[in-house]
Amino acid sequence: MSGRVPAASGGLPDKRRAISEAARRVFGREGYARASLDVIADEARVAKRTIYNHYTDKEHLFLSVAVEGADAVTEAVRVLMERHLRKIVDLEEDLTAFCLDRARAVTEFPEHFALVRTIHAEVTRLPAPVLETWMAHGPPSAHQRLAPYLQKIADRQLLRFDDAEKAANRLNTLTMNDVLIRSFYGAVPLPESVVEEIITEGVQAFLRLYAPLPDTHDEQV
Amino acid sequence: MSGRVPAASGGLPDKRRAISEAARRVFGREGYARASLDVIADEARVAKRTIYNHYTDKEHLFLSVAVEGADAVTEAVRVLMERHLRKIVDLEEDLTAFCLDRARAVTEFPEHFALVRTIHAEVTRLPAPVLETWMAHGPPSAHQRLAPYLQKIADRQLLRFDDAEKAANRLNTLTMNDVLIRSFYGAVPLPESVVEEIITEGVQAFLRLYAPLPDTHDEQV
DNA sequence: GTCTATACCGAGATAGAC
DNA sequence: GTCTATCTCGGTATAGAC
Repeated sequence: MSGRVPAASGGLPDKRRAISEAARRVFGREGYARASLDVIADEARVAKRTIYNHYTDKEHLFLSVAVEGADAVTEAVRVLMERHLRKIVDLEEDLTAFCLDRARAVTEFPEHFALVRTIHAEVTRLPAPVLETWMAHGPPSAHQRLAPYLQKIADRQLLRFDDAEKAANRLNTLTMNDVLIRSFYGAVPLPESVVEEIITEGVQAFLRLYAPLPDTHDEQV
Repeated sequence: MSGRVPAASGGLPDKRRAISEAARRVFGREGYARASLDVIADEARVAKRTIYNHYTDKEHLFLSVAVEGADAVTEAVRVLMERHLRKIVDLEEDLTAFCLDRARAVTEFPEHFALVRTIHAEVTRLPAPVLETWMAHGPPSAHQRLAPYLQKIADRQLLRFDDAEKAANRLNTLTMNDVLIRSFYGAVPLPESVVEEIITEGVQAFLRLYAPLPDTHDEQV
């Protein structure tokens, strides 16, 4: 049983949000085992009792925060895809801008990626359904959502591939994943210039692999 | 300071090894904060006091085990590189075999990668010099050591690139890193068939990017 | 002198009672 | 919101045994 919302009438969801945000910060900063509910209550400016009022125990609190975080990042990525990949004017430029924004999130939202690292650390101890939920809501699903955009681009002959999902995974691999691994998922932030280099060169490699005309002027469409 | 070897008399420090191995298992299984010295002592079949005889405290024990593990994996990778990349007979075959062996290590040495995940979880809390030590001894250094092999292959006109280190990173990105990320660093092992698919296709992509003559009449920039 | 075994201390944690 | 019961952990101390 998950945390219950206190009351539909006058119950303030403010407290719940405060707890959720504080929990995300503390879990990300300290890791699961080290994080104490006292500190979370303190940072949320809430009595510890109130936490137990909304979440049954520490584990439920963590899992709830984890799924919320996954949803948030998935939504953020969706917005980025809409902004950069819906209308393509210059494929290389648009892909680069998209991947760059996506990669910059690693350094711009350190508390979120700290939570992601904490989740990774707990993956083997997570209940199976929760893990599946996280994988369905989190980064892996964000990866999948890229495929339709690439497919549309391919429909306009700007890219060529057999399998849109594999192409999407390739793009992620060549850009985002490289940033993630080299920065230890944001734990050791990379200089902006390095991120730019990784992304631009990654996109170039992606286009060499998947652009219909590898080299010269792309005058089609 | 670090743990000291008990006696120089020549007797094998079996106790120390037992502690080290048990610590690696427990730290990998439980994470740093959850791992208790009582359990480590128990699994090592050693009195808890003996641990403090070899290592000053929990933190030193963890760091020592981490560096040992990093060295072990670096050495294992070095052996793989010597086996597969010293003499090239068929570039695609040899690269594929190398990357496959490398990737299989993820599923074949689960306890080691569990420790790697624990290290990742602690990265932000690690003292800077220790982090640098781990990066110098661990996977990042293994990546770097790939570059000279690729350079030799390029010297024989089997590959073409400007920067051997970047090419090495590309190969890692297209193969190993993909496996690592999708398996959560081994926490959720991938089926062997999936690993094979990732590796073979990754190597193919690498060769499309860096082989002087792809397969057909194609001229590169 | 090292290892074993056990008991012990203080700090800090969860969870719940008041 | 405070207060407390109970637990676990890191680390130490104190025994004796090889």
